[in-house]
Amino acid sequence: MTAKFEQIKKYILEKIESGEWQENALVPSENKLADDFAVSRMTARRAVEELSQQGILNRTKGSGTYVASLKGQGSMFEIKDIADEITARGHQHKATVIELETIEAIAPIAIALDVDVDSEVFRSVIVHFDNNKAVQVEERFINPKSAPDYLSQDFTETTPHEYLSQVAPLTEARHTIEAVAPTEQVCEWLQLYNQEPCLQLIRRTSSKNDVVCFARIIYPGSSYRLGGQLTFGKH
Amino acid sequence: MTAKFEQIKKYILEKIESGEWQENALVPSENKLADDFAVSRMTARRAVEELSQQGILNRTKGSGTYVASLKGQGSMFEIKDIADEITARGHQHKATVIELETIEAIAPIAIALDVDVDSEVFRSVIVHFDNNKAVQVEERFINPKSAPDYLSQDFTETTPHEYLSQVAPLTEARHTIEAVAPTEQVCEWLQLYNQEPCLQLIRRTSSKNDVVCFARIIYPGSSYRLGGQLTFGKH
DNA sequence: TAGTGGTCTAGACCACGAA
DNA sequence: TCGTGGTCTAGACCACTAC
Repeated sequence: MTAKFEQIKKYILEKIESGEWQENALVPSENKLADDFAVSRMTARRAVEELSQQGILNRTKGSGTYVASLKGQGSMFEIKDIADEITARGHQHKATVIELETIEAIAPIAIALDVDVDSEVFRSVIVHFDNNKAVQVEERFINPKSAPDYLSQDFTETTPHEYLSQVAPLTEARHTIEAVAPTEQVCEWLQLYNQEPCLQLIRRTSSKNDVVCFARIIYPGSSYRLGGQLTFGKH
Repeated sequence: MTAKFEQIKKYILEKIESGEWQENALVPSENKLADDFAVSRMTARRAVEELSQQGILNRTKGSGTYVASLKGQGSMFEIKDIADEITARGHQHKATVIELETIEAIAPIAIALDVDVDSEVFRSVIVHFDNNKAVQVEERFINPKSAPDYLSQDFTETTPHEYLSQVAPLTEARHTIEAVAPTEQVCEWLQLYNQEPCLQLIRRTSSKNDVVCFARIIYPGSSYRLGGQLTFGKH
């Protein structure tokens, strides 16, 4: 039994993903949604409000609620699934698996994953496409202890993020972001013909006390932005 | 007249900032807060819920609400002062003011600042040095309404961030991060001799309902990283 | 003026945690 | 068992927008 406001959120997201509600489309008012779903206005409101705070909808007092423009804006706070992000934009997602193997951890990988040097860890390299345009390459090193069946997954159907969320619910991540020049290999993976700058995101995720994954995620600078809304902490 | 739930949020944040409520401290229950502030439980709940979604509080059903660990509010969330960051590393900070002027807002600037096109806004360009190495150039466009005395500040002594925090306490920011190739002007400002990729951060900050500042902040990719710790949302 | 979102109330039932 | 957070209701008043 999912909550009613979750059902309404799902309904709205499906409309957006299917393309039925395009960018700037008018979303039904709170009262309309409350009627349609036979819930109180407060419940309908919660669904719309949460999507608004996630940046998926824009609301204007006195006017209405509209579908926000989602062009290439990845969320910085919530770790979203790349496939979800692309389909939420109404685009088609495709993934190709470049590597999926077992390797012996060299020192920096072993340290990052908190395992012994030369012990076996899993490695995957996957390229993600948005409407057949390469928008991300992710190289992951996986702690086998946390995800023993990693190698037998079909990552053209399920993203690593989705799979890992199931087997090892993620609780924490450390990130660094920097601008880098793409290596030759990255150019090949992302089908870059000019050496445009890329955004490199290093992510180390933990579940409880175990390090699950150490990932290097590269976006071509021209086609991708990370964005989000932050509120200020104290000082 | 600020909303009641905002007052409760402010109360809780002050308790945490002052150190009265440390990490893992138990926050009053929704019912207690509702009583204390003479509001309904739904209103008290909203305050606690929003802080929880910002990662400042953790909630456990049946148990209570607790102050989250503050380490997580890494530099990507909390907008830190560049001078503080550099001195915290034990290095010496220096700033040079390249531009400090009044300009007429062209359309994109006017829209970003929510002012009329061709109205006067302030502009500053400042380069920050870490031990005499240029590590950041920040170009800011300021809404004069929010910071009328901006032009008379000495930004070699005080950073714009520090000044703006005083005159217009920041409440919210929208960011995008992308990798870009530096323009010729940026190369000159940052003393870059090769065209290394740069991290460009676009930041739009608001105080209450006014847009205060629209900033473009550029870091040379080789010398700077943005980092932070994130916790995962649901999905 | 009619409709919208923003805020708020005073109740309610439930599942869960701790004692 | 009692208090907690999670969800939900059926109203209400206001400020704002669009017509």
